[in-house]
Amino acid sequence: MARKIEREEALDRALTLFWDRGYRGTSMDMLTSTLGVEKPSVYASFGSKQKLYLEALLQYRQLVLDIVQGMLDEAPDARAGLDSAIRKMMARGGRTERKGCFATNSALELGDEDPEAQAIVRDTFAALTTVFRKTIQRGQAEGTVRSDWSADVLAQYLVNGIEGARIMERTKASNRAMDQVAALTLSMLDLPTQQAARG
Amino acid sequence: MARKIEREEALDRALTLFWDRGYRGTSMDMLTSTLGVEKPSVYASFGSKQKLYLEALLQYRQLVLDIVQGMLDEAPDARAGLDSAIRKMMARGGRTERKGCFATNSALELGDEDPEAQAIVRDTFAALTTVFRKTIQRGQAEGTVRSDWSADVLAQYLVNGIEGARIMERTKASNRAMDQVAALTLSMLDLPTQQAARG
DNA sequence: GTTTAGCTGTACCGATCGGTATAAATCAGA
DNA sequence: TCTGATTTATACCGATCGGTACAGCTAAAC
Repeated sequence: MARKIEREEALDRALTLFWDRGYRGTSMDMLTSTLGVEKPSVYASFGSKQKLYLEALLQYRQLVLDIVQGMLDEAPDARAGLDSAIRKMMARGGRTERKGCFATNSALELGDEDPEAQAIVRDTFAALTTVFRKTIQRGQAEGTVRSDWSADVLAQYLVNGIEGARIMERTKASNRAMDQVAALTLSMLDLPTQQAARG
Repeated sequence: MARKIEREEALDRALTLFWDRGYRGTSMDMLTSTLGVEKPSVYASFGSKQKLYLEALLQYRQLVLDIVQGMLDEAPDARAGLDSAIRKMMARGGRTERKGCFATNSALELGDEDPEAQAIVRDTFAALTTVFRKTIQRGQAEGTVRSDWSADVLAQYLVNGIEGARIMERTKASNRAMDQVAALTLSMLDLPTQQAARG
């Protein structure tokens, strides 16, 4: 556990475990057997179960932001990037088949009981919203995204839809239905060629 | 604890506690002090902590369906009913200021570990979707809801948006932003007076 | 007043929780 | 090969978990 590479590996495994089973649902015994090291080493490296959890949460934040940013960057234009990013996150749940969104799970399980965790979660959502907002602004400048709603609200709307989809994913909603919901959500970005007045 | 009225009262208080703190976050000691009775009485009335939780989950299911059905019924037409129901659920979180959606919390906390709870959650979402679907079908017949997407998909989309909003509620998203997201979500039902072709 | 049936509350059960003291083992340097 | 320092693993800590045995109290029956 001394070398840094092993620490990274252990952190990644801890993230997977916390992601699947939650904070309270993951015991130190599970962690040690999954990490392949004994408890004293874990405590020497991470300090406590809670600190390990917070580190995993930060790791997740970075992971999600990197993935989304990557999908947005490699698309030919802003709108195509939004399409692929949203479709992937809503219909497939990120890139792996893990359970829901770790930040969401954390927010729901710990609530107000762990202010540090809640701060990281809130920051994760804020950063995600910011990434989308900037891309939406590009799309609005390109003319591929509607401009009659602010990029702020549209970005919040997208994050809202993603988080809802992550919930439905855990309740085993059908994939076909979720694909269509994703398409519907994305169509919200369409230009209002001639839209009825909204109340 | 013998009379039925006391059982109902205790069940309601248990629901509140589980709702706030989750299954694992609620100990039997908390339950007994909140319910005002001692442990043997709780076990005599409900059997176990898990059974009490399942009963609370069923109670919640009934509560939500009654509230939504009520809002839909007392509106002048289908579209107005959908507007008020969605707006209330997305912007205010039901009727009280409790934390998130109990069914969602349950799905995320317990996951696959409690099949019975998961079945109730899935059934709750299915019932909610059905209520919306029927109302959307009425709206489509009335001509107040778009008909180029199936009522099935639109209903699933609404539930998706509601659940997302319940998450954002727990991460302390701003109320103004959530109001606008709700308005945006509702505008999805608008008639496509002249909509651009969707890919 | 005495007895008896039923309920309430206390006190306790084994298991498991997160965390740590301590002993065994490993390995570098000479 | 011997020594000494650091990492490893075992064994244990008090606290708390869900659940229950049992004693003590209440109250109706006679």
